[in-house]
Amino acid sequence: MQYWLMKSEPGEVSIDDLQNMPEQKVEWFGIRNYQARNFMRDQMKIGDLAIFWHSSCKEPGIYGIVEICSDAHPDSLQFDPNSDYYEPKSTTDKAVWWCVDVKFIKKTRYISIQELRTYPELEEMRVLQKGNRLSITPVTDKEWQFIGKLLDQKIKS
DNA sequence: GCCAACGTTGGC
DNA sequence: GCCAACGTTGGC
Repeated sequence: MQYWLMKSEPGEVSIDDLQNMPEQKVEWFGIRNYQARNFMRDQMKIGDLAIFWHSSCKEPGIYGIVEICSDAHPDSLQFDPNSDYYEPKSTTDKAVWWCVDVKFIKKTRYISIQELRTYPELEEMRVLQKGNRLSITPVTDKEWQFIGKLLDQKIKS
């Protein structure tokens, strides 16, 4: 069992959007970065849990928890010539881009990136590293447990 | 909207 | 296969 952090632009799919999807599931489409693809294709397992992060927005940070609910499969948008995510090199036999499906587990309180930076326990978290642009990163057991405790707190004083 | 830090592309 | 130029990400 492995933990992850997955960034989504709320303008594309927010935590509320996910909650309102049929079966509260969504294909994690549009990842066009090899490292992130490899995490989904090679390492993610059904049942893995992930932090749902809003990025490229006014208030970036943690908004919820989701679960990986499918094996890796080709990203469907790469075959659509009208999509921004179209990939001319992909064929149905040989897809370049792979992804998993993700299921809503719960909304959490918002934890801002500034708050996360205040905890020494999290100073090595991938998402907090300078220059990090990866939209999918592994989260260690320790980081996950610590964040779990933060989420149980009503409000941070 | 700026820009640092990456990632990708393509000429050589 | 090097590397300059260009493109993208995403916090600020």
